[in-house]
Amino acid sequence: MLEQKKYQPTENELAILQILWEKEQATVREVHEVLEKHKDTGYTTTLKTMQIMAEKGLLSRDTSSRTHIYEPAISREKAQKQFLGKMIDGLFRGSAGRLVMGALDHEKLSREDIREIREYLQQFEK
Amino acid sequence: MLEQKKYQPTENELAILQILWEKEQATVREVHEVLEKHKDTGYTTTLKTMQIMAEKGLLSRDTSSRTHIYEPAISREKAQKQFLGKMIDGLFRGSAGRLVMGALDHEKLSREDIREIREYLQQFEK
DNA sequence: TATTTGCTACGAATTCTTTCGTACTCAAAA
DNA sequence: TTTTGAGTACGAAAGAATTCGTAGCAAATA
Repeated sequence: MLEQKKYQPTENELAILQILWEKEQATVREVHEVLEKHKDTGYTTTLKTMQIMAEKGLLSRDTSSRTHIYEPAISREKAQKQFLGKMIDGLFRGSAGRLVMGALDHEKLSREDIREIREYLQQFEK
Repeated sequence: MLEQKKYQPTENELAILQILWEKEQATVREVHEVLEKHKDTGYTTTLKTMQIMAEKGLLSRDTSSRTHIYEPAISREKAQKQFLGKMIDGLFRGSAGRLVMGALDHEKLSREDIREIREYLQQFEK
């Protein structure tokens, strides 16, 4: 079973993955159009980045037609898990609980979130 | 009020901050000794990295004696907050709740953690 | 005093990411 | 058929992070 080198997406790459997770699949042009709303960057920059991401195995692409179609090669869930693991190890001294509580304190947590979380916690009740 | 350029610590820098948060303060030698247990790296590499971190404002140092003493210039809490914010924006589509639930699913979450979290949640009860 | 030891400083090489100019190709429009 | 438009490929430059060799300095030791 071929184990492939694990590449952590960089900040920029994450932004691109973001868009592709949303759209499921897209052309460079489509990705770029979303991207440039927030960031002043050239088309070929986006293109090159996506090509490199494909090399790294972060994206896969269909090159059968002239306009290549890209899609994410790693799931959002997997990326989330990687980042969570890294944060837990690195920043929260190995305690996922501390991370959760840190997140609970986070300003961006709404009342609605809290309700959902409490509900979600039910499933861990013995 | 002087606002200072915000530097996100890199992976390596985080490892060093890690050690300094733990020890409160330390010399390069001390940091390096911890570091090299997990990573094969030279002393001057650690030194240089810490010097650069001091330039960036991630560490502060006392150079009054021959052996410089370093300490973190940003709190663990602040670093945590930055990373959480970034993850929430970037990976969890703006929902802190989703992050929490992602973390709840995380393998590294113990039964003990769950209990603590539930307790912690109390404080958000209306 | 002379030597060794343990620091810091500095510069250069390397690697990774990001950026973009330019060339090339194909297909549709003129 | 010729031109133009929309793609991809590629190479190179610029930046940032990482690494380490070497020099220089001061203090402890022989």
